[in-house]
Amino acid sequence: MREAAVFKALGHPARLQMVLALAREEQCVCELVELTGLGWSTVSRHLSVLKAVGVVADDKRGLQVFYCLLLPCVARFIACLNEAGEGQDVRFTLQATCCGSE
Amino acid sequence: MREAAVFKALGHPARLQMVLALAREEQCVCELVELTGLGWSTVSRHLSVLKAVGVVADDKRGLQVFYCLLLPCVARFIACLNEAGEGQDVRFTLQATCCGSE
DNA sequence: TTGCTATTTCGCTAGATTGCGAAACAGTGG
DNA sequence: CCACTGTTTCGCAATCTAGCGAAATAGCAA
Repeated sequence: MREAAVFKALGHPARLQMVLALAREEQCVCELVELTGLGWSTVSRHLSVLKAVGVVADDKRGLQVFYCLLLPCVARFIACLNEAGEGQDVRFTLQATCCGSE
Repeated sequence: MREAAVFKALGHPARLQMVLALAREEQCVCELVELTGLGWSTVSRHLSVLKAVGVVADDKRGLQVFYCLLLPCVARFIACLNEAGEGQDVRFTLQATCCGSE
């Protein structure tokens, strides 16, 4: 189930932080190391996880490697997610039958 | 980071499968047990994970407990994700600077 | 070639997650 | 009250994950 793998890849604070930075603009590994405060090897592994599921792509230029986001809908989904989080008591009704009042 | 926790919760095949079923209509635990083929205790734990991050809500009616989806954007995000998956070579350009040609 | 910088891969340990079955709990009916 | 059904919580073993530092790799420059 590829979809679950994508969610799983995004389901780590450091990886999500990197993805959000990439949603603004591409970043080289060194910038992501600084952003997250993690070690090089750790950041590199996180990036390989994101790359394996097709969330990011890499682009080597000279000594540096730049990563960019392949999945622009991530930012949109997070926005939706936060809206849902604010209206705590809101009950979305996808179907008329979805959980009655509480 | 709440967003990462939501992704993490969705990042398990069985949980995502349940969420997709809930996107169609509410389900009682017994239906989800049958759907996933997992044990009752396991399904119950998965549901509590989803509930803890606000992805689903539960509704007790008599002996049964029905779960429903609180996050309708999940289905939309997955659709976007699959579109991205089909066009393998597509490079989305959020910013003009995002990874040049390869 | 040698050396230097940027990045990845490897090997490890600590901690989290998943699955199960047993037991506990809750609501209904006799 | 007791029994019964649906669900959750608990405790355990197996597996997976995250972090690190050391070592390997890649590209550039002298």
